[in-house]
Amino acid sequence: MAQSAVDVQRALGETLYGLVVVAIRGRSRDISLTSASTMSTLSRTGPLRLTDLAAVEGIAQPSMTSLVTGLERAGLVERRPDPADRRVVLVALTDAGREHLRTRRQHGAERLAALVDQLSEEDRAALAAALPALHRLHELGNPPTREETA
Amino acid sequence: MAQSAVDVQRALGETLYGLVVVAIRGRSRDISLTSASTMSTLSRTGPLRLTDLAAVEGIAQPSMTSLVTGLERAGLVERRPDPADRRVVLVALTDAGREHLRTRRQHGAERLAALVDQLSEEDRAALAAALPALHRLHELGNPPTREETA
DNA sequence: TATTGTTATACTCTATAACTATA
DNA sequence: TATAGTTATAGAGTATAACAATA
Repeated sequence: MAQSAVDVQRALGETLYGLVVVAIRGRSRDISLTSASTMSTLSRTGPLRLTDLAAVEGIAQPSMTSLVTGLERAGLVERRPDPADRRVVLVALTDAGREHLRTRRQHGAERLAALVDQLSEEDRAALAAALPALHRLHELGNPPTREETA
Repeated sequence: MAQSAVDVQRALGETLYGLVVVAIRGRSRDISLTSASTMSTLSRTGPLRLTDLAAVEGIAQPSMTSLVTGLERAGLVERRPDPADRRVVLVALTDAGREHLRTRRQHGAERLAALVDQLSEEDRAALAAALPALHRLHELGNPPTREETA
């Protein structure tokens, strides 16, 4: 029982890393992972400047320009002017984008759920018990965008 | 408390999906995710044919040729002939590859560990308890290579 | 003939540098 | 001058098709 916090963390890191690969391997290829993540961010935060979006997603500004152009062509996001600063482009999710995101999440969740379904009752219970902790872990790594950039 | 199994699985799927994105976003960029996964596979299974490796990693055979060429140039894997079939190339991890993998895993684990460290004692305990279940979940999605392909 | 791997070629995603418009 | 975004160009990673060597 005296498993150290460091051991737990190391093991968690390796296990989650493995799950990452599993999740990526089976993902749908309609749009890129970063595109999906970008839409997910917009869904959490509401419309964001292109520059902020690039920073949040960890890609260069020109890369975000092209990513947004692609999503815009697909009707999933839209560019809006910022009345307060005419240099700025605000990127917003469209209704179609929200719907797409919902469907995609559902598929991703279902794939993992299918795996969870193969676990023992006991394992499922342990995961259920850890769900709040996993959720908080996710929030820590994916903090809501702050408005101080304005 | 009467949360249904389906709800738990859905929530788990969504949370894990989110963690996946977090983990990918912060990853080191020295080699690609697939390269790292390939080395991880080799570390689990020992030397594999290029074709099998491509199948396990879910990429096309020519893609694996180029990936292996890159890893070989970096000294992380080596090509070996198969005495039993001269068409075959066996791909094996080098000592440098094993060391690289170890370091990379450590960094990945440390990043997540830093997040885990910010959780409450209670949350960490829940994660520790769920670790075996998470590990089995990983194994379900990432089954060891079978030898029936020979 | 079928299988294993490589080479040729093209597309997507991302990067950096140079540029335009606005503050 | 500095900032927001776009355009131009290049590199990595992957795909499919055509090829060479071996079974």
